[in-house]
Amino acid sequence: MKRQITIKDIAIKLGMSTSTVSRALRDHPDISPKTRAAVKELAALLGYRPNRIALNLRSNETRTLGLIIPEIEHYFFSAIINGIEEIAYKNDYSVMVFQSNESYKREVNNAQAVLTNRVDGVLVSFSKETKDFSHFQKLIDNEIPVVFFDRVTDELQADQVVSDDYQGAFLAVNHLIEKGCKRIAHFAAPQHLALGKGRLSGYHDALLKHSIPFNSDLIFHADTFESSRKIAHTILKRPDRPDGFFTVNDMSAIAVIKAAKDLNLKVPGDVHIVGFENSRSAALCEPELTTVDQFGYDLGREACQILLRRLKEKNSNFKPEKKVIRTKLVVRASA
Amino acid sequence: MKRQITIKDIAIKLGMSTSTVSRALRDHPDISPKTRAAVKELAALLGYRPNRIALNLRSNETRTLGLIIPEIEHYFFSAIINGIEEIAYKNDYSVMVFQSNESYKREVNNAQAVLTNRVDGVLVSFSKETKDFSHFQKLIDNEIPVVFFDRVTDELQADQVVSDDYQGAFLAVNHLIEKGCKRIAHFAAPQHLALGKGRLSGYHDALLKHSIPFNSDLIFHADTFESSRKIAHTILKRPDRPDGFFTVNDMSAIAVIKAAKDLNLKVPGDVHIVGFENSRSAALCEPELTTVDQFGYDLGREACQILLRRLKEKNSNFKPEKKVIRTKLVVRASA
DNA sequence: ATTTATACTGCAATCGATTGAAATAATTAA
DNA sequence: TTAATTATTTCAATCGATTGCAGTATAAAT
Repeated sequence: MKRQITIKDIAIKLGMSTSTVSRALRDHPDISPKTRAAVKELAALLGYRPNRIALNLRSNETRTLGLIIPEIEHYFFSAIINGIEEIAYKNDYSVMVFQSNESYKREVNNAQAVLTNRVDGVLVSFSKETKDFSHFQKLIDNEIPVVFFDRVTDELQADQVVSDDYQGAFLAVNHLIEKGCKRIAHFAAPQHLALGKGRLSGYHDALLKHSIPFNSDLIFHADTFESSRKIAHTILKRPDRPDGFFTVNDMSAIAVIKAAKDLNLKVPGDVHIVGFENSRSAALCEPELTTVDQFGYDLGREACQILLRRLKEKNSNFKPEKKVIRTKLVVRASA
Repeated sequence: MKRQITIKDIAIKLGMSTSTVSRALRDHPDISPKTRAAVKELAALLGYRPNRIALNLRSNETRTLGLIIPEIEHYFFSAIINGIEEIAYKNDYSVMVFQSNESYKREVNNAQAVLTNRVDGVLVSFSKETKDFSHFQKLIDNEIPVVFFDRVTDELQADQVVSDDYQGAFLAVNHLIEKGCKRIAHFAAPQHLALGKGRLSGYHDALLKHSIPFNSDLIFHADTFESSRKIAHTILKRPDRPDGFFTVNDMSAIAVIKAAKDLNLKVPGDVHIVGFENSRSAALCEPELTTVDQFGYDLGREACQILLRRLKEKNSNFKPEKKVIRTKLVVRASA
């Protein structure tokens, strides 16, 4: 392993001390222009690059952010990572990515890893399994700023960045009603997630506004393609099948479209469907999906900006901030 | 900022030296069982965690891998990241992600960042703009192992992991021919990318096998949704329109499907289409897309495994390795 | 009682860079 | 010419952990 050029190498070659070299490189006023020039020239010649690790040790900073996320392959999350990386890049931070694969156990390991790696701050969207947050509390106890996004909790003193779940759901269901739907099913996320509750509540209130009674028989737990397709298949066969679907994400919505087609039901003739996310696939499926845009990229940017702000302030009177990202109904063909 | 517990804290509290504490913690035989137990107990009590940065400095290792990738949002790349993270996680490595956004300039910065962060090894898929590789050569000069994947070059002495582009393309075009296509268009990637060349060449040879003359008028540069849709629109209106399409990725293929539908052409009745990637969207569009599975997840795993192997060996007689990941034709409805 | 092992533990250097304080060199004033 | 300033540079400690070597204490052997 070839050794990297160090400040010491330069010092020896120039017959001076390491302190002088260090100061010359960072333009300290005490150093004479002649010395400064000589040092810089040799440094450039040798391709000297300061050893970040040594700097990290001294400053107790790494200029690195940790990112703990359920699964990278999901479009929404990859859009968020994109936004986060963008802001980090512009501010000369690096991002370490850890995926929990929706596993609580692995997430605990991730939190551990983030600690050992001594990142300056952490961005988290926790797994569906997570109901205990002590692994994140440990981060906070170590005074590492944590920002939660999308999957958030009020149990911890930490910033949150979320989509406007209530409003998005309200828009979606309102749209379905205006399209004439009377029996609207909701494919919901687990209710221990705030986003699950928020979207259900938006669904509920949109019905209320139009004086449609809320019927809990129309609420299903289905947030994956497979589970949604299966459930949709079942309930679309019933005589009292729903005429509208509002699903918690686009994959579920597209699964419903598939199920409807399997049963020779017309979308949007017989069944109207609205998703949530506005993933790439929403514009590719047939019919194209009406969905609520969550602006994942912007959400990622915002979360990262809040985290960087926290890193800067360092003051103790900490007041958690909750940022809600607007949503927008994107009307396409499915409803 | 609360200070982390250090070995020194434990040493002082126990009235012993830091060396003893250090040795006790790592079960050095010189330390008496009594001392060892006392140290470990207090360490656990205080929640001591070794400072990775100090360790890094001493060992000149970071147990961190750098990943430079064009765009995270692209399904294929996110699948690869997934695979990479999986292997890294299992081997107790962390992954720093940098995206080039298909920009050469940014990629040069990324290479710089990877160097300053002193990662132990780097995984790279370079941007479409990149024709000069000196920024990667600099990594190699610094004896940082580099593994290229998907977008690779022979100009550098580095390992490569790629899809079997030739074979995948051959399978795809062969399939189109067997479905009766006579005029098969190819939407190709830039030809300075090896994958662009490989797929074109597979296309070419499949035609050859069936004695269909190669016609360069049927080759188009189109590797994004937008450009593909536009070009497909134009050529599908011609009287001598192609009856088959083989595109360099799924987005292009789906764009062709959309264009065909816009013109009231039946897929696969009038136009047969085969993509390359097997993204999530391929199974969601209508008709579902026949495509070549690139096994991005496996590709990522393989790339990471090769890199970790390199990190272990450290020997100097370096022979670049080229790993080709099999592909598989996934036949669905579009062809 | 003295020598000789053996069992523990501590000292100090190291990794690479920074920085307050001390030292030296250069310049100016008296 | 000498003292007082000012300009430059070096010394040494620091960040947290590891480790070769030296040192001390205890026990066993002579």
